[in-house]
Amino acid sequence: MAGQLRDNSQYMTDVTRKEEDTIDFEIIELLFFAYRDFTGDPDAILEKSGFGRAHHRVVHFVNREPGMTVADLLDTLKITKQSLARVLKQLIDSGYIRQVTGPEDRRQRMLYTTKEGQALARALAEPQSRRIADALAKTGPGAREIVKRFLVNMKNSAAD
Amino acid sequence: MAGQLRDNSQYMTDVTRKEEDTIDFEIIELLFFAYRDFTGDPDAILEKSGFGRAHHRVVHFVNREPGMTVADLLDTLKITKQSLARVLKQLIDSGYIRQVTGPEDRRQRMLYTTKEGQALARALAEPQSRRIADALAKTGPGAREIVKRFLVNMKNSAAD
DNA sequence: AAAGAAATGTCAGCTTTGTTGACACAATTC
DNA sequence: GAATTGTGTCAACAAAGCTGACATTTCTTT
Repeated sequence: MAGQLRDNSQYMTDVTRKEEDTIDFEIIELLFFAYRDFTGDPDAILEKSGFGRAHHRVVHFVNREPGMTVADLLDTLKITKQSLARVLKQLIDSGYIRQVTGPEDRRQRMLYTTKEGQALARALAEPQSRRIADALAKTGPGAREIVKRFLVNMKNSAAD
Repeated sequence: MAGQLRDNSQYMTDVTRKEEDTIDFEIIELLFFAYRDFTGDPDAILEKSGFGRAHHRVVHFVNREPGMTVADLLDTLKITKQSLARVLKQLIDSGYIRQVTGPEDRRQRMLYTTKEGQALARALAEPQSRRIADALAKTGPGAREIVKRFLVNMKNSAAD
């Protein structure tokens, strides 16, 4: 029962019972547990390479959108450039990401994964992808489309 | 287009295309964006009370399972007791959570939210719950059951 | 051409939230 | 009585976020 919640209905006060009617605690918690375990998947690999979850996100998105600029990345991750600079520099120095001066706008730095970066991104994504595939298979046919639409609806719309 | 990804198919190398076949990058990213924006909802309230997301999680789970012990909470959150001690102490000192010596095992500390704690937990959960309800409504009838099963399947099973 | 704005990099310092290791104390169990 | 368990606490450290300030290069606007 580690990491789960017990049935606690016998403890419920009237206030709690009323909240239960209007607030979707169940999905809120399931999201927490699902995401916690989902992000835990790549930890073993990250530890070996000496990187953290911040590095994971950077390698992932640069690998997914080759040629994206620093500004693009900041916008995707929603962190400050000082925060990004730290992990990005480490990834460049370690040879997982390289920068190319923008061909039109020479102020920009287009980001690309190296061969090593691609391998790392793939290795990190693999256990997560397997977890998703297993979960979708267990949930039943048609689950992927529903889940995908739900997740799209959960995130903020384009005009952030 | 802030925080989103462009169509980058024209940049794809053969390696990337092969990965696309076997790795579910799409759901991986949607989970990231959905969870990022979902956890951003309570930020305004947290800033006002001077608490962080760690406090949020503690108040939430204690409110959901009144009488849970410190060990239960550690098991749920999967953090160390030293890390928990910091935020728990602040929540107790601020009057949002109170401790009661265990009736059977007097070493245990049963945790309860105060009236203020319940109000805080509810206020924090409200925008998240609204986001979920809206997303489910847009996704269509029957979405809740599918999403719920998917999330249950995504988390690690009971024997962590 | 000069002035301004934009994209990026960097320095310095701070905060939150996680970690390890060590130790203390009271209460329970063997 | 000894060992174990549940909890608290001290100290130090690490990851990853933040703000503010300032420099450089390059583009855009006037």
